[in-house]
Amino acid sequence: MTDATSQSRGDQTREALVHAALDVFGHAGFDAATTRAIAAAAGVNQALIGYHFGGKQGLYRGAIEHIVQRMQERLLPVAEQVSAKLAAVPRDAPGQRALALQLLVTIFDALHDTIAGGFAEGWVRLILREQQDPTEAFGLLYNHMLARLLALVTRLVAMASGLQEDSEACRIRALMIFGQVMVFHGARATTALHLGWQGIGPDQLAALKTQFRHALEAQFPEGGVQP
Amino acid sequence: MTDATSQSRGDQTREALVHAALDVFGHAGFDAATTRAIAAAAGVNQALIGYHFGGKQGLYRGAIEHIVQRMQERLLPVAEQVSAKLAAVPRDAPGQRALALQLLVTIFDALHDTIAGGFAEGWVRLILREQQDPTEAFGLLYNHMLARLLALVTRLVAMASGLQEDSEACRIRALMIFGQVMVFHGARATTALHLGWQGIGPDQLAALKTQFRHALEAQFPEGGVQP
DNA sequence: GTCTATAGTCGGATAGAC
DNA sequence: GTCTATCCGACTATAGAC
Repeated sequence: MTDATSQSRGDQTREALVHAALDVFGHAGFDAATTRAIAAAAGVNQALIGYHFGGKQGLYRGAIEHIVQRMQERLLPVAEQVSAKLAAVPRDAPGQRALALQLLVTIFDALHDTIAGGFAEGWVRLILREQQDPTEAFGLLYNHMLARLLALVTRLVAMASGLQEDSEACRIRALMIFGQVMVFHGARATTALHLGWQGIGPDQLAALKTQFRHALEAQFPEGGVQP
Repeated sequence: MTDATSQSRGDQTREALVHAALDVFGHAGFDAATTRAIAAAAGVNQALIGYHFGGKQGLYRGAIEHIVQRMQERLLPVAEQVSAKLAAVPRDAPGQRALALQLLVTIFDALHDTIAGGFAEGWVRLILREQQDPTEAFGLLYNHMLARLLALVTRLVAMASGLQEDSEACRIRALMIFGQVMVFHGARATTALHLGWQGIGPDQLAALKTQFRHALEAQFPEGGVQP
């Protein structure tokens, strides 16, 4: 009963609440979500939110922390693997551009999989909401995930394009690449209607990855880009 | 008092409510927004929302209709101008690709200006929310604005890339281009932090347009793209 | 058309028994 | 740790005077 895999009753309650919270907060937003609905979805008593998380706000923070943890588990290993390959290649070596493009594809394929891969789609909704009106929880998201990914992508864009890594142009191009991936999750309804998709399953994901790779490779031609 | 430019007291009230609603709904979302806050922002009595719009839901619909109207005023003339130029050029004429790229830049510059140009930024927030959880108001938005723009952009992408206009690949590429523009407005907080911007003013807009043009031109190389 | 006042509802938090 | 019961505040909608 006290080994690492088993959970006390309280742990089970906390976990059920966090999962339900991701779903309900993601669909309804912070204010529209009700603690009653979350408790019902989790199958626990409403008063337990106060006991375990201090209140609605605390539960929200718990949900964001859960997202950050799960994203880190999936994306940080990829990011570190990419960083390692980068470190192994000397500056100005031939084939820099091809390597950078390949590593960018690696990162964004992982991002695609993380977002679309079977997890509560509430994640994307929550993150999008934080983008519009950041709460204190956004700091967690940005510092632990987004800033790291963006720094890595910006560095790869610099390698692929010949732009200065710390230039505004290079940073803008890095964000544009994120936009090419995230648009399908952020503009969910428009994507569904324009492509006639019901959702993003394995086939759809494969099509997005293919087109992304083509667009990416074309975007940074051999000779470097204009500043 | 009854000529076209002057407004009755009731018209003034409706207009003030719609403007305030765009702001408040955009910032807080439908549920979190309160009719009290909207009425206060509009400087009118809360009970007048019921009188003029039937209730909170009716006011929301009025706000969406206002967005559609204003976007149409700004974007439809550009879209028609682009369509006219397209109609004037014979199929398979030389220089198709260059023309398509130029027209794409025209459209997206107009989109950038419309979004960033001095209007209530509540627009983008409202549209993003509708993307995640479409209400009946999304039909208005999609049919009157998004579908038209997407159809035009998809056609131009086909011209620039050599892809079949009705192919899935072509439609995906069209959405990706939207993503390259919209990411700066949708991922507002991340944009601000990664670029060190406080907001998107004229200088920032110019930088975005420049980088977008470069990325767009590179994305569709002379020889056509892979399917 | 506009106002005040309020009815009716619902949500977050919490006290207190178990 | 969990449950029931409840308090209190805030919200939308509306009745009715002007």
